[in-house]
Amino acid sequence: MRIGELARRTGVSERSLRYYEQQGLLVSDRSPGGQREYAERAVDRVILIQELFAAGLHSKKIAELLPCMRDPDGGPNERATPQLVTDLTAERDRIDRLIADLSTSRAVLDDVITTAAREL
Amino acid sequence: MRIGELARRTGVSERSLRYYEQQGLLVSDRSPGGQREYAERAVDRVILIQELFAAGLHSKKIAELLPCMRDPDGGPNERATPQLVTDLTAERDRIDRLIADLSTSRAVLDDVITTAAREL
DNA sequence: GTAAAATCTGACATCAGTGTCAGGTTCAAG
DNA sequence: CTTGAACCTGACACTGATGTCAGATTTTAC
Repeated sequence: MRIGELARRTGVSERSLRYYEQQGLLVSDRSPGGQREYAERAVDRVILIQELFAAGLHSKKIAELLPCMRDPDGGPNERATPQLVTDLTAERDRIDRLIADLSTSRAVLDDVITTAAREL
Repeated sequence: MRIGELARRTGVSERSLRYYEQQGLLVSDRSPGGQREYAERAVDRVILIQELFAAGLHSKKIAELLPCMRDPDGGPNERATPQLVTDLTAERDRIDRLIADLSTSRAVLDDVITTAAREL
């Protein structure tokens, strides 16, 4: 599929898809004329990238992480370096703390919302 | 307490504390010489502000939200406007989706970490 | 072949919280 | 009074993913 369809199917802008490629997060074949052609699995890949971005990882870290993921269809995957494992562990801990913070904030918001609803 | 102590006790930079005040999130008395003097409760307030920032709320929204919180010591609190309730509900939903995304990302990281550990 | 739609590259703008620096003032201790 | 630490305001820089625009090229439909 071409970039427009991938953008539509993932909800990610074409601009961002090109940026992902530039950062080494996403690969594409090129048509004879130079236009990007994506495999079907690019959809899941883009969604995953978005989730990792949402989790606060930077593109460089994602670029290191992706090749080390277990591939469901058994593609050749790289081995995570000790440094990467250290980094990812720190990220995981940060995410755990973030989830805790988010739960607190959610409760605060919920309380204000509920209180306001009660006062109607 | 003065700004240095508040910064130390909350882990938030003095720069940020002044910024919070400028955005109407934090109040302070001033010494005769013009230096900020904070009440004890400022500590909790700052921590809460940080959590709300971490949850992705912008300062303007936090400034509207804070006066509508239920005050544990029964201070006079404002009533949330219908518009604010709508906004906060959207934020709450966004936070819920974010937590779900974070859990996915956490699992991905954990898988890479665990796989790497198994391969040692 | 021609027109319209889609894509290309490259460049610049944006957001909002935070870092940092400069130059001046206030506070606390000797 | 003096000295050094703490604080003040104001200004500028940064980050990094994304928006947006311009001008050129490719693809698709008729």
